[in-house]
Amino acid sequence: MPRPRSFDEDKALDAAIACFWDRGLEATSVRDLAERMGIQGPSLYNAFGDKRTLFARALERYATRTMRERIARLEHEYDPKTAILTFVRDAIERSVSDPRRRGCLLVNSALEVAPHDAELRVRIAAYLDEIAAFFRRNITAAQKVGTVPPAVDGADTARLLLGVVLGIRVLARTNPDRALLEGVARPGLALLDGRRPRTRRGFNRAPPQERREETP
Amino acid sequence: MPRPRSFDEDKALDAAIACFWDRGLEATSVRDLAERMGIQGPSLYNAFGDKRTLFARALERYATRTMRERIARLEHEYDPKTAILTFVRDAIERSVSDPRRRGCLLVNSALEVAPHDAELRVRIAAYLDEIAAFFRRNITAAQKVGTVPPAVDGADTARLLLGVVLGIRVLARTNPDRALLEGVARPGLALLDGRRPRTRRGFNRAPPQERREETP
DNA sequence: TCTATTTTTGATCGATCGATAAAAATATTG
DNA sequence: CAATATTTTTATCGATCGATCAAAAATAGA
Repeated sequence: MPRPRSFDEDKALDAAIACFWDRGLEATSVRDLAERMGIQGPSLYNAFGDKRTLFARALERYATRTMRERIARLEHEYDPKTAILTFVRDAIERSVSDPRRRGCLLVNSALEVAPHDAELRVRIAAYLDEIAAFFRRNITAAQKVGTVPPAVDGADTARLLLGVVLGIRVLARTNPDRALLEGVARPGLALLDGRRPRTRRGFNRAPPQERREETP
Repeated sequence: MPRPRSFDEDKALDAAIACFWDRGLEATSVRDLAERMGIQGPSLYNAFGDKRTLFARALERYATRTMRERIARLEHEYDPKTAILTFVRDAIERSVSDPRRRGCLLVNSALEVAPHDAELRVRIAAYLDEIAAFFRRNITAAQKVGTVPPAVDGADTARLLLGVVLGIRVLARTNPDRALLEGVARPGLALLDGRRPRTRRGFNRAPPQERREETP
């Protein structure tokens, strides 16, 4: 008997993601959101609660679409070591190819909202931990198939790679220069070879992967 | 003939730093600032221009007091390699010992204001570059005195260490867990030994250094 | 077609935002 | 003391903030 929704909830969430990705939580007004979502203010509140709840929903959707689905795709398409390399190179490609310097919404949120919102902080920490777990899991798998030496410390190297990706995403918003970002990544990725990373080898481009502009 | 200032400009700037460090640029109101600076709103505008200009002044003071003076102190007190190690360990100590999770104002600002403010972005990028230059300079110096193997790529390792510190500062606001932060740093610092970083050695605490609570 | 239920619309709430005008206060200089 | 220059104070500006209310509109089942 009820009147049905006149808008698509997922598309509205994607519009909200675009807003929050561009300007963060505080700097995005409910009016900005409503306009880009193609609805009126009260419809937003009716469908999503308040601004913070909408933000949490948008963040969750972003995590699934941008991080989890990509991780699943990498682990399906590539061997473990290549999956790690491609993930990091992808972060670089996304960073240098975005003239708006949006960086990563998860990292942006880690800095803007995590310290002042206990519930969101736990969720954001869990998102970042999924990235670390991806590294950890694939290092172990790569050691099993022999592409990463068994002497490499999996736990610490996974943490280092998380730090490298976070650092790249900070620079993505400040100084997204390819030479800089590849310089950050190269010694970290060289750890997976177990060599002493002395000679500076070429930084192989990631294989071309479909890129969308607006969707995370 | 003019009536003199009734407040100390540096102390007012320190109060402004405390505000911006806690909540960022957007979330800090002029009324918050005026109250913590011990002045009235119009006095703030009279002395510092507008909020953004005050922010730029606060950021510059923070950079000098928190980064440049520390770098100078480290390079004066320690040998080059120890200076690097202590800088990174310091970032960890500051991160795990701050229950308010303030992180680093430069990194926070890199994410909040850099993408939307060209002038501040250039300044923030320059601040971060000073950190990279510190790493670069001391790697070279350490290689000269033989504490870092000559085979280590100085340019890339400096960039990696910048990325590691930035990553640590992101986690400082989200999940400042000592084991995690030390895990991020350990393989990065091990690169300075030129060894294959396999065995997980103990993470030596930084020597106790005076800590101030409110002042950067 | 009528009724029940929900969504959408248009208007607006009090609070707070950054910033300022005008006047009072305080110092130095002549 | 009087003139001048600056700061501080008090009050407030218009704009925008997140959020809400009442009423109209729309759709399903009875």
